[in-house]
Amino acid sequence: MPEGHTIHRLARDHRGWFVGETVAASSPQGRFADGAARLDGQRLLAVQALGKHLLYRFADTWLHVHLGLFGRSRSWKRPPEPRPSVRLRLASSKRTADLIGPTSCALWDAAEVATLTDRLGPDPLDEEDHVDDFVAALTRRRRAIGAVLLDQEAVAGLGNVYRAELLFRARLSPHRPARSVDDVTARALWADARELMRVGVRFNRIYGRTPDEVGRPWSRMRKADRYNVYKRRVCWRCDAAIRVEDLANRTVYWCPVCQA
DNA sequence: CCATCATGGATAT
DNA sequence: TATCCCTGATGGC
Repeated sequence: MPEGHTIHRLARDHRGWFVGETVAASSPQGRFADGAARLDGQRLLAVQALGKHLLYRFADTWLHVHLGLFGRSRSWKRPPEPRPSVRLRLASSKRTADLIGPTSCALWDAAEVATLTDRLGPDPLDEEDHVDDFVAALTRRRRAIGAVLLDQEAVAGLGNVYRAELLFRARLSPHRPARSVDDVTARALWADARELMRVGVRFNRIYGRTPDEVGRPWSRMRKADRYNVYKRRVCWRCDAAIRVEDLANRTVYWCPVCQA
């Protein structure tokens, strides 16, 4: 679930349900008991997504959340009893949301937030278009582009699925050195990431192919049609066997013919 | 019941 | 590059 689109969607939803509200906070699991106690009864001022990071701003502190690989958030109008694994339950008069299995759930001060902001690369889901920063980040790195796209200091918010799908769509081998990608291709890759990830936010789900390409509207696309290469065995375009390899500690999928 | 795996990332070596 | 952490779903006994 959690690539950047998930986090931005979560930010949007939680903004609507919790910002401006006095929230009840608790930690059924107990591991965030002190933090929850400090947030309990405070008014939430803002929610912001930065790449895969989520920041909740309160009057005198920030709540930082990172879902990592396993983390999830669920919410209800009328919540059930929390499961024992719930790290943090936030509730307003409108909604209750549970946070489960996050890599990070911590109270941060402004300096820690600034450190994060400085470290992260441009986020395709940022409303402002930072295409030049993206191109500069690629130009600066000699590592494989498949590794660079997962480096949050180069681009913030892409994960393993978007890496595979975007590279296929750009017809780039994941092994191409990042700085060998020409300017036109790099800009197109960035624009594609922005468009595709916005769709991801809209449907809360990753689409690697568009209605144009599949011949069905977004919501009626079959599961098997949603990806080009991620976890696929054969390339739909050329019938070649999809390569499955390790790159930057994650499994990358790519078509050796289409992405020569 | 247990092993394995997953859309992530920090840290050690 | 390897190891560890966090949780839940799945599939093989």
